[in-house]
Amino acid sequence: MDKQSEITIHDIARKMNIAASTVSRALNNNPIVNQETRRLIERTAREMGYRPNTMAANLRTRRTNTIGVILPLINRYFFSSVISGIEDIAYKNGFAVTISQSNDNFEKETKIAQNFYSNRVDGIIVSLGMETKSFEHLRLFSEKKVPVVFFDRVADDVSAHKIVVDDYQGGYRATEHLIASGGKRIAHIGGPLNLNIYRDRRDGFKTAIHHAGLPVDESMIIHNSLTRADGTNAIKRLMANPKKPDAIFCANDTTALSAIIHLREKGIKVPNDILIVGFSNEPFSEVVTPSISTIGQPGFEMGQKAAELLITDIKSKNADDLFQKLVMPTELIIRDSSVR
Amino acid sequence: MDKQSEITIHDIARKMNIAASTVSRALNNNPIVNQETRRLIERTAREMGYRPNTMAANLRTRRTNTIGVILPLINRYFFSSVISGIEDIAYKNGFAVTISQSNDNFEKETKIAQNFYSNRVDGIIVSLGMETKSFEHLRLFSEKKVPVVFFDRVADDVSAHKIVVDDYQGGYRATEHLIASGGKRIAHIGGPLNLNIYRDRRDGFKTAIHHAGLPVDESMIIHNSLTRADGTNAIKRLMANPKKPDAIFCANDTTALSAIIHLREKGIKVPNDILIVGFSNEPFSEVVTPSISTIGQPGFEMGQKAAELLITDIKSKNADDLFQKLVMPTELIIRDSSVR
DNA sequence: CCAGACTCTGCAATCGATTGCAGAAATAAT
DNA sequence: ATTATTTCTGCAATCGATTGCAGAGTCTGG
Repeated sequence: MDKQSEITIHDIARKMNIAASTVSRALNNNPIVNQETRRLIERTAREMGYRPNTMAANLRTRRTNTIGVILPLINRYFFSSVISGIEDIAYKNGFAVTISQSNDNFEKETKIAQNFYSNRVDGIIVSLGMETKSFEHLRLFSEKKVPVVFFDRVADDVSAHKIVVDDYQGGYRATEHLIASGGKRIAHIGGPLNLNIYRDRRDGFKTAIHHAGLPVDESMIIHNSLTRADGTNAIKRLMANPKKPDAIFCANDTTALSAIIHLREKGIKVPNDILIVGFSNEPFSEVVTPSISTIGQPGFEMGQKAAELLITDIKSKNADDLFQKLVMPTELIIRDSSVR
Repeated sequence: MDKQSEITIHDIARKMNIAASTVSRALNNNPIVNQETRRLIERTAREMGYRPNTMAANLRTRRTNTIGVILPLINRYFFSSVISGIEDIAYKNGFAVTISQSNDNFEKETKIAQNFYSNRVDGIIVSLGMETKSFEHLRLFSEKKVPVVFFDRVADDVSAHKIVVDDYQGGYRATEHLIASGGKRIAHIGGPLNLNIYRDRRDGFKTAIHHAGLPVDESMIIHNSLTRADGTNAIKRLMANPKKPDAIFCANDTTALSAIIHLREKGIKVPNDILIVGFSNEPFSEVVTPSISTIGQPGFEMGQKAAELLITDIKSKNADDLFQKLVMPTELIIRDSSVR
């Protein structure tokens, strides 16, 4: 019951007095084996409690039917939506999905990549960590022609498919909206500039201010890691400025929340005294008081697109065709924090 | 560059005029090979861009150093905390973690289990889906002596390690607190009764009411799937009751939120008119207005414990020892929604 | 009745790494 | 100098499934 426990196609073959190859083909629904034979094999396999050993099959076929996903954190709503989108498409196409989170740690991201490669996943979908500035750990895949799709936090100088939202447009529209709501002196709490998404959001922000004929005050722009604590520090610094802001565009909802809570404690009213817009449409932003205006990103759809592109690449042999860059639209969601 | 791309220990061996077995041993830090030889092999391997093929190794060793995690949803704060705890311990012990979400769908849960088994994960950590009433799909593992650890939503009649929080105590203390805050007619929005956690929370609720000498009114107890929409329906039904409740114990924060939002729309004040306590301490419950009193669960620690138990079992051969049931304490977090 | 076409099944090599065992080489002991 | 011991290496089988190729068996048409 211990050596026995692993039942192989050979055991089935022996019991039925046929060849293992026939068993293998029958179990894979290869139409070349006789209907009758297959039915018999299937029944015997079931009776014997046969369970295929994917590793053996994968080793032989050099395919794992698995796609690896590397992302910073799974407990952000945006990211878990993307995962759901990926899984949706993957399962429909017979692929399994393995998820690992880097916690925005470069070393861990590297380890995960190596692990995925050693496990010979058929392709990977990646969103980079905040610390990531080099892409050696991913070059491995492109060298060996393993398809890679980036989403959201992408590496500009790596050639691969990319799925992004129009962060520039998002930043622009958020700021434009703040101006339309009466903002004159608008601050920005942004993320690390090595990540394109935060550069783009800031650029959209600056351009919108520029277009409105307002001055861009660099002392009103702060970049950090966008945690809850970072947000609190940032809002404190902004409010310590001799010329206080009357509106803030935050590069994520977490820092928007930090700002709201800090201002509430100080007795400063949002939106009456200060207007605020966040980014990402985290679930909490809808239920906070005041509810947070924000920029929505189609996470689920992005995941679907990423998986579709990846699977297409996996299936087509001549992979190094053209690389697509899909830019998905953002949505300005106006709630209470930005309208007087 | 295409056939070449897969470099094996045999390629290294050939190049160095030694045997593949020596290469294998060197790369695994087997002290039996000469220091000098090993250093040389390591260098050559690096130069040739060798990448181990885990599948081949796993096939041979019959171990994958991978643990599978099955849970309903990853975008609940509690679950993603558990995942982080699992990963923490797993990585420290050289295990990889594969996560799959069942979306509370029994069929998908079954597929995931089979997939994990076919991939020969070394052990699994499971929290059951809402629909799950049979455990055939998991019996596979116990039969083949693959360690299984349940957490949170556990199967009572499967013998395995279990990590749970004291849901009974949580329900009791939440209710006790509502009574202490002045609740006299206390309702309960609970989850599906096939899951032990929801039975326990309800039992704690009932007992607390009983101990306080209050009557238990079954029309004040509603069970559903605890989604946002379910919560809204439930609160509507409760408020349609001729004798309205003056306090509600919700089995999760999501339905507590539904209740708060619905009541706010109806102009009913929380906590002044109705007291509310939730369960799980989702991040949003702290930032909603009013902030939601709730029961905290030590998710990260539960994940750590689960991984520790699992890994111990994986490492020890004689697995069918005793099964532990770890009951972790809950924490009553008092916020605004339950104190007048 | 036979050549040719068609169906199905089996043989054996293969994927890439691991490991028990045997034996070569170097060293120590007698 | 010979034997015993220690230290490394190499041979070859193995893990479990897949698949190109060969060939057995059946069927069809002439």
